[in-house]
Amino acid sequence: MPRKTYHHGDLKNALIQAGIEILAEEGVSGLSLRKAARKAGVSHAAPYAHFADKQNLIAAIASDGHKKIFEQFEAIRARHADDPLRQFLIGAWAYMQFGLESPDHYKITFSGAIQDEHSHPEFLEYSQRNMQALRNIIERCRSAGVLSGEDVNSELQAVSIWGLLHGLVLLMIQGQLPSRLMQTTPAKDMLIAALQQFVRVPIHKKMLG
Amino acid sequence: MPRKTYHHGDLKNALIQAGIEILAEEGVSGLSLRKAARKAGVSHAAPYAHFADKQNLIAAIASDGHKKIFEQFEAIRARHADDPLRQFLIGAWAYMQFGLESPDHYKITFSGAIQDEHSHPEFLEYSQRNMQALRNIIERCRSAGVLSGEDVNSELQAVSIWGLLHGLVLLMIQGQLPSRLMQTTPAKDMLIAALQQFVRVPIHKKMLG
DNA sequence: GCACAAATCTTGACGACGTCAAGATTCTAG
DNA sequence: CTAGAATCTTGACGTCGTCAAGATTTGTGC
Repeated sequence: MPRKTYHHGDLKNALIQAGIEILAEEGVSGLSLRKAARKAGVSHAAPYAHFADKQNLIAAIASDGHKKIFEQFEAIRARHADDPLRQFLIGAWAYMQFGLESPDHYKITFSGAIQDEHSHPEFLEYSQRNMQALRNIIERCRSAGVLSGEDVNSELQAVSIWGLLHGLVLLMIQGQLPSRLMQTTPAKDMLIAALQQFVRVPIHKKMLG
Repeated sequence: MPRKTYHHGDLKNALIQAGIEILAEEGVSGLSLRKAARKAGVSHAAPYAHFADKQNLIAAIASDGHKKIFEQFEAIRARHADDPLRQFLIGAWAYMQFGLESPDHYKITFSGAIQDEHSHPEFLEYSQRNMQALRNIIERCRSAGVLSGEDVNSELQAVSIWGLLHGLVLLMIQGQLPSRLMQTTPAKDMLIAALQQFVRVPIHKKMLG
């Protein structure tokens, strides 16, 4: 359906949305500027008015991923303001769910599709905001005395936890875990087993929301 | 330099090696069948005598990565046959070092460049062999009583540890950790902080070999 | 209200890529 | 020695990222 106006009106966002849809339909390798342009109903070179190159579209899509996670973190923080452990557990589960539900959007957001993060300040800012949110939660958990390993530097502990979450999500969405395990063990149980290593209190399934 | 014989002689391996070099020089996004062919001194379609498509070359390169890791695991197991904790710590460090020294070879091996692992049996076998090696080490560590979290299922613990290692390596080689942290903290220290969460005994730097 | 600059979009081109088909060359089994 | 298999080359096709030139629309200063 050709559009009526010569100008699209909101092409930049349309391209980002088209890109996200392509990721869901065809995965990271199926994402191309030309396909996003087609989906938005414009010619193949139109995106260059809004994105200097493909990397910049990817950075915008990745920033959107970070933003979605951050919004969840904020909502969780508000809903469980007085319970840092719940913030931690439910936040971790929300993070994992984003990966499981939108695997390729997750990959493009967190797994190095951006060559030089330093040249995409918007992405960098969103990324740091999430890192800071995680650190805050962990700091509060430590104060509450619910984390084990309190002898290690708290920033290093945050990195460890993020690494664990990130690695686990990637192994899952890429089908790299033994298939028998994937069929018998719900993701939530794997997450609990992993997080239990960092949490002094026993974690029940209900605690993940 | 054109070669003397019409037949290359060992093109399959030459393409794999060329691919690994390209990964080191230009990264994952610079890897192409045509470039590997050029590097091996053959025409652009010659690779198709040995690899059905690009995915199959990638799978071969990834298998090589798995093999390199596995050989290290075997050597470490032999050298510290009576000390499972050392096997675990030194093995983990070797794994991380492969990632740090050959980041793009690591990525292609462990980070989902292969679309459908099920259709590359060679890769699958190497991959499972490494997973099994990790499980064996962890099992022996548990028997020796040096791991914490012995209440969780041992396979889930193995997955957690692999996830932690994998995630940490990826965050490092993709520069996703806070830059201040990366400059001040050696990789070995980050690894120790992470592994300490799983190990009852205090880990000293020397224990990583 | 109008000329003109800026923003946006189209068309057309280029080289690189993955892949296939047809044919040339070499190896190997019988 | 010969026929077929394996290997390699050449040439083609469609897709892609990107750039340049030009068309269309929007916005701004007067």
